[in-house]
Amino acid sequence: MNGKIVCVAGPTACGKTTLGVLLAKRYNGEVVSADSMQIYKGMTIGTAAPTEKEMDGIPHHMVAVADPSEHWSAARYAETAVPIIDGILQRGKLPILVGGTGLWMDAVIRNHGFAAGQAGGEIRQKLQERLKTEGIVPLLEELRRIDPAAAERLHPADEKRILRALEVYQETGETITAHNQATKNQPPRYEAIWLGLQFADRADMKALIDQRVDRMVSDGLLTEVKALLAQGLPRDATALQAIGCKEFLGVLDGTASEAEAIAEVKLRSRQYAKRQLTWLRRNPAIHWIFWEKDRDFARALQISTEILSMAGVF
RNA sequence: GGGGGAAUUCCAGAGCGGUCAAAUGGGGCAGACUGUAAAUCUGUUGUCUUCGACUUCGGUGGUUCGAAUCCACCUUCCCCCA
Repeated sequence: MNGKIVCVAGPTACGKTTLGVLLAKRYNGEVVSADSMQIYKGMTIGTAAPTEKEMDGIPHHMVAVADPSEHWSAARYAETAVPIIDGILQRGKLPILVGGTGLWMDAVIRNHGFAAGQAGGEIRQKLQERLKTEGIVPLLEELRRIDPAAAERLHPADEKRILRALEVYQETGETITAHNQATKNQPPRYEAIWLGLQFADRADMKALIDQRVDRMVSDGLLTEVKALLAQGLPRDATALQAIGCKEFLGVLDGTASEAEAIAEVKLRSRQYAKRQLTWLRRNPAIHWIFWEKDRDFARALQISTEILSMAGVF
């Protein structure tokens, strides 16, 4: 535990970016983004990444720093973000971790650490091959032999995690259950003060998401997606999985109309927001700030200030 | 004006006399989540306090031991011929 850090969490379109900047100004801070898609370059519109204007002079890290052809995992993110956060602390400033990707935030704060092995790795590819030819059953049986606890815990349909569990064992000789156990009680890396933004009424969140998607489109989402493709990105690039991107790919292919794509983006965004909420809700450390009809940032800043001063941040 | 078809639980859409509160998909809601996490996976979804009970399949009335399923009429929608 080597320093205080403020975390601003919440579902998409709830105003994390704005509050993050307000806090940074108020507390002499710098923003570190924890967003699995805003990290890529050339996706400003589709990911609603902070613009130059929105940043308002506040340094932002980990936004638009990666080439869209790269693949960034939670582990890689943490490896990169931690030194940056430490640097901010060393300069005597307040790091403000702002992001929509809960796992990435936790990876930084909780210091869990990930076991070796990764998507695209040799072992993983072999396992993927086996899944294709043998099906999941023998793989699950194999896992049951080496790590019965994991086999029990994982749903048979959860192929991704079954493969990963096998991978961790083959890669490290240690079961993923043992690894998780060992990392679970590790002390957190920072003393985090968690702020969560959320709408009191889901309907208001939906309305704002819809509005934001419409704005993305009028701001040129289609052009942005075209530009990404023009770079010769592989169709399975992680960056292209971004909501907004993948639906508009269909428009370019001619398999969907623009109206259909827009409706789809709105729907997927809404569902995404719900998953974010599910992830966040189990974090008891979060101080939730609820929006009524409109987002009242003056009030949110006021509440945040009270929470932070109680936590010893001045 | 004539002929034909359809109306099913939030939506789409199966069901075509009992095993139907009604397949399946979507959506909603809830959950999981330790190197793809804007990803992936799971549960649940008529009402009631459970076994169970009760009200549902456009409306009304019939046939039948028994109907979402058969009949009659009505209403609405769609298609074809005028």
